[in-house]
Amino acid sequence: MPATSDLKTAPRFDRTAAAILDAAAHVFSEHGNAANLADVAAAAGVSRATLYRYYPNREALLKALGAHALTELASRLDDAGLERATVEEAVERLARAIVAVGDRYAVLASEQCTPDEVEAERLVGGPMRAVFERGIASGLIRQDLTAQVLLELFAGALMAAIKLTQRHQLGAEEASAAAAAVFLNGARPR
Amino acid sequence: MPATSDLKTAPRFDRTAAAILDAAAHVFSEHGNAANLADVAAAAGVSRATLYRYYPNREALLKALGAHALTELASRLDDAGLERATVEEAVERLARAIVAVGDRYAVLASEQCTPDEVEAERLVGGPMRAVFERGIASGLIRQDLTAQVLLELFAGALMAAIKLTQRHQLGAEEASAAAAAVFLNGARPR
DNA sequence: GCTTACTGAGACATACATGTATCATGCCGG
DNA sequence: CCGGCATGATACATGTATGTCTCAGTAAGC
Repeated sequence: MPATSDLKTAPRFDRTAAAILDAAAHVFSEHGNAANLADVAAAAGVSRATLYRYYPNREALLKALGAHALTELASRLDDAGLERATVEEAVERLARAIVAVGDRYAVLASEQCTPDEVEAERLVGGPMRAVFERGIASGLIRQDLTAQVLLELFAGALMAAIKLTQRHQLGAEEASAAAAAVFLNGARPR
Repeated sequence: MPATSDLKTAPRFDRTAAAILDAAAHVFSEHGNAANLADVAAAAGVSRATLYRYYPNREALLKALGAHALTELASRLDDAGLERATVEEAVERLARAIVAVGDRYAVLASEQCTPDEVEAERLVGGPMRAVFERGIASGLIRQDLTAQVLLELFAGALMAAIKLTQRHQLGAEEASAAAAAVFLNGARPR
């Protein structure tokens, strides 16, 4: 078996697989989970048959998409150095990272098609919760609400920010800044 | 044609129609837009054929559901007397009303199946925007963000609050209070 | 009791997305 | 230049949801 037949390591494989994933992110974020794979294949510029050669079924595609999004988000969060920043700064970095990624992968959040619940919790939920818990412990964040509830409300604001960027009503930078600012300080003037 | 044949005004019609709408709200909020009408019919305690007699197709059912939700929400907002309350109080009443209704009709918000975009804007968007604009004009709400952006962020927090109630992690009252409190004052302690 | 009309059960046609299989084509490396 | 291999086009089988239709049962009203 020559090396060129090793599809999964050939550079062309990566290119096509990435194109399909990219198209999937685009199409799914537009039509939601109701999008059909024919549209994804068309958007990727490949035939439907080829799509199935790379991802044997819908679930595999969604899983790969989720894994890709999770990897990218985890990488950004890792780079963000959350634990070395102040809580305020960490919240702003969280907002930037999540809006930047979510802009393309919003489907995964709105649906419950998390690739790996445990992995997502470890890579994303953990660091986020850590920031909130640090803020609560230091008295910088209100103590009348649990970290979990605060996290959910923050996530909701971030989802709204992502929607604003998808509708081109705000840039990613402005949207994430707005969400972080309102979440931290509220709607009242400082 | 005797009066009893006038299906659309018979009391039984209303009862069955309401039961179907109620079941639809329940099933759709659980399975999202992917729910099938057979499940809705079963949940309503009627046969699939009967469901189609009342709502000739899926779109009609969704439209009726949206209209019902919109009517209920508009009624609550009307009762809330938003324009006579302070901005803070108005925001809290908005949160209560929307969480109470959205608890059952969250599908409509997450999907884009608004029954009548214009009507929804007039009955809900208008009053909400009015509250934010009043707050901005009176200096009670920050001026660095437009009323539209604030509205979206608030809506995002409310969606998160609705999810919390649906997962029974918080009661409707607590969830709406939390969303309103964080939105008004932010995550920092007062 | 009888008529009327609503209902449930089920068959049925249809549309569509999914997933599989086949075959000819065309490109790329050797 | 040639052989292999990925691709595209296409047909196919399948499952599922939608919407329609018919018919018998049944409950309510006269």
